[in-house]
Amino acid sequence: MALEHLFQGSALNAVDAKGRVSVPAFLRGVIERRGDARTIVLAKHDSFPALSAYDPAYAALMHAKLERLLEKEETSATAQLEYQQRNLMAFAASEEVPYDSSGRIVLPPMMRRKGGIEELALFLGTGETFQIWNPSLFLKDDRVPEDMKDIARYRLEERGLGA
Amino acid sequence: MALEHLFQGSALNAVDAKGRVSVPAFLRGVIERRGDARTIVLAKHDSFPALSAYDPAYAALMHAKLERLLEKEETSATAQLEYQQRNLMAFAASEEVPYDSSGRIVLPPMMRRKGGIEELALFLGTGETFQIWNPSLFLKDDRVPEDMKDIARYRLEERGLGA
DNA sequence: CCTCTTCCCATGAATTCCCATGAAATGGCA
DNA sequence: TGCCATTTCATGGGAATTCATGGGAAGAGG
Repeated sequence: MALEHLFQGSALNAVDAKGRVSVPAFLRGVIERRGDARTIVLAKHDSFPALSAYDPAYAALMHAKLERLLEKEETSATAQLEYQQRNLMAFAASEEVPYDSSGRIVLPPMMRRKGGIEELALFLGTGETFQIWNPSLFLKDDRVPEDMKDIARYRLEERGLGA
Repeated sequence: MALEHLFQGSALNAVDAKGRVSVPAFLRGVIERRGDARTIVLAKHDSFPALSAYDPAYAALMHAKLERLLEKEETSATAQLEYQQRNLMAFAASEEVPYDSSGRIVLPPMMRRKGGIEELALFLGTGETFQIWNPSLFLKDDRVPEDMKDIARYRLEERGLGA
């Protein structure tokens, strides 16, 4: 898996009363260079109380990869089961949402709940995918390195929302 | 990892009111020989109060290396977490910035803060990557060899900014 | 007929692009 | 080997564009 275009950088955007959020332009750029969709796929993150997001082209790639693993004969029964579940999660438990001409998506209510997202959305590039966090949950999570929290704090300050 | 083109040399450039800095031409040359991007990736340096910079191709290489590591390792919970953390640091804590036709980048405010960079930026080639320092911090740092500081002093004098 | 959603327009701030300049470096040519 | 002509660089300033965000109108569904 060597994707040419990787998601990186961070941004903190507002979620308005209608549940709309701007997807940062630098992330949209990657999405549009990877494929030509103006769409993102949202899913609950495996291990964090946040959302995982990526472009449809990446979703297709992941699907193909899982398929290949399933077809391998050496794959053990338990591994098979795990792949099945992953596949189920990746597709059934995800939603594809388009962004409009100004780059905004409407956060589907279920995703908003699963990601614990309120009035602010913290976008974090992680290479192949990116994450969307409620900044408060991010700052609370023990597993998040302190240096990363600094970034979140910086983004909050930038908006005049003191740490 | 044997990159053909290495970053070397030093330069001291001004940061203007808009946060713009010229990336020295000799560094841009290396970037463009390594790939064809006109873009650099900035990150806080691991151990110094400075920025670390490189080209997107190098970033992709690093990413691929991490991926390979993960696939070898057991997918234990701790290994997974470590992977997540590294990915966050490597991508969310970095920013990719393009340089314009005159070779300038805009230092993102967050990076400027993290690198402690004010009105002057000291560029130092270090082979696979290069560093960007606030020259005063560079001269203050105990870990920097005296010979290196001489280079910084020379660059400052060159500009009539006596040490 | 009412509600929820999608589309469209408005706006201020931030960012990018373009042009201009002088200094320095390079190259050519005598 | 010395001098002049070009080109490349770093840098400034202003104009034009993009971005994030708010609000309202139009449309779909119950």
